[in-house]
Amino acid sequence: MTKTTAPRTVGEFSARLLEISEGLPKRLRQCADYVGRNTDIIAVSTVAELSESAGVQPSAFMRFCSLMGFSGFSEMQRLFRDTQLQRWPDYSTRLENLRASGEESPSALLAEFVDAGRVSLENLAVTIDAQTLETAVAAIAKAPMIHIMGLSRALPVATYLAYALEKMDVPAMLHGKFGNLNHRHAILPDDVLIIITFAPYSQETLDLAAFANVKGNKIVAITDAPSSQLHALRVMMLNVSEEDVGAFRALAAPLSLAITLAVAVGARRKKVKNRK
Amino acid sequence: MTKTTAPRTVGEFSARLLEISEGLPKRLRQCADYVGRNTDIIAVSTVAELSESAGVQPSAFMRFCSLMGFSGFSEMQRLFRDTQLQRWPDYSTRLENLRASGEESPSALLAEFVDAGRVSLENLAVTIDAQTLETAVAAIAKAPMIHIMGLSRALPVATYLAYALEKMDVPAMLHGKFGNLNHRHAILPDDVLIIITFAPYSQETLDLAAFANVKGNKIVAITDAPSSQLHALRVMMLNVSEEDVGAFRALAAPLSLAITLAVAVGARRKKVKNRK
DNA sequence: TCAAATTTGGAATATATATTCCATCATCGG
DNA sequence: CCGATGATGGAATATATATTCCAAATTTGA
Repeated sequence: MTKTTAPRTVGEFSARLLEISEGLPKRLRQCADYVGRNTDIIAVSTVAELSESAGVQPSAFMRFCSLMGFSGFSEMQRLFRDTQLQRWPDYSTRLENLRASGEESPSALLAEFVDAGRVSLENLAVTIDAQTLETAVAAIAKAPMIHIMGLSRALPVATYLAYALEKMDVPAMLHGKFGNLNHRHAILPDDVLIIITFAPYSQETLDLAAFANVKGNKIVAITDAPSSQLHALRVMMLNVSEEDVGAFRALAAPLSLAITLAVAVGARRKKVKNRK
Repeated sequence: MTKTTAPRTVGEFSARLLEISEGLPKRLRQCADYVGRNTDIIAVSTVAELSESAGVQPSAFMRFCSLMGFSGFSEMQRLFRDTQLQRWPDYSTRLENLRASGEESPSALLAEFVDAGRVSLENLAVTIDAQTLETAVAAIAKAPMIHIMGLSRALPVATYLAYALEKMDVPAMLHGKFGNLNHRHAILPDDVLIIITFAPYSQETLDLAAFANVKGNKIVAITDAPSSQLHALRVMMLNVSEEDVGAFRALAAPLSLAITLAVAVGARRKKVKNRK
């Protein structure tokens, strides 16, 4: 019945799913769609549960499993169970141990930050809008010069952005408030400004954004919440919600977003340059 | 048979596990130990598998489930399956979608960085040595002044460390190479130096470490690999391996370690101060 | 529109898995 | 050392779950 060999990894699974997705009858397509969108729950669900969620009969779901190349649902489920076992060899265990080593110990703290960081990254992946990201990258890639500003908690993000862009030969300038100097007039007509600011927003950063806004420059903002002050300006907002541990945050999410921005811009510039 | 009500959350589960762990007979204790160390695999395993891994008979495992307050294994498993379903609403799914949107798209890149960050954090939790961390925190907490240095890719970590310590009223000084000035002579006898450096190591940072080493100051290093140059000095090494995406890294792990260090030091100082 | 082919639903069946039970073994107090 | 109490192993049983099958419904092609 099954000519093709069963997928051995989650990657192969996705590939095969895509491969058979063309021209599937109604119920089978429902299965494919649902499974494609919920690969992670297969490991812990029964045929009855999955088929109900997908809106089909158990038998239809079984047919889908065969189509995917498996001998049945159990074989398919085993794939996901096994990968889950491998993926989590003893991480959460270890985390528990770190946590258990006393409320006040550095290890327990580290466990909290690691966990908060992981949750933040997951949230980032789920909440980011691909379209906005694409628009921001396109705008930044076209700019002759990129201006960056971020203070206090946002400073690490700003410096990393500046560093990464520099590494990729993209003209970038980090603004700060060193010695009460400011370089706002270095912002020329087609330049783009990237601001990074988290609540409580630093006035200097907002001021620079307002200035650039008046001059007509495009602005990209990496923030933790839709701020009313920024909404007034025409900024492209990239939102990142970072989990906190007490009053502190580990910046994993905003930094990942920043490096993504930098690398995407760098890659796009290189491509344009090569074409000329 | 079961007097106590069954745990409704993983937290309650751990609590109850701890509660009954006292004075358990051999096989039951094996179950408790194994389950405590491997909570994550319960959701995707069978009684037979678990009992074999724990080195007991299935029936013994069933008795353990009753002891925990459940009607049986199935009820216990349901707890873990359900929490897994909640925890992963559609994160990995979403990640797949981001990835699928074209190899070169910013979304795909973001997915890579998010994933790399998550793996890095997990590695950090697994590899960090609690003892070394504790020693480092203790040393730093005692210092009258904390000196920090990290350049290029490590700069964001250094700035965040400086920011966090400042926020907690801990005296800290960020060293750099601005205007060819250096403040190495600001390092007084009992001060501690924290250096952050990743391969390829920046000479300036290593130089400062060597200088402090000669003067007899304690040194804590956050690095990505045991460097031979640092080993020559008497430094407390905190190792973080960061996954890379192409040539870039997202810094999630080193930043988490840094903020942990800062908060732990801050908390300890406050406690000492209050005691006086 | 009609017949052939395909898809679908639901019940019947097979299989895997959890759960119970009891005879045997170990431990503890006298 | 012996009896009583509790723990253990393994087989027997119950239950949940996967899987198959076929009649009914739907779609397809002429």
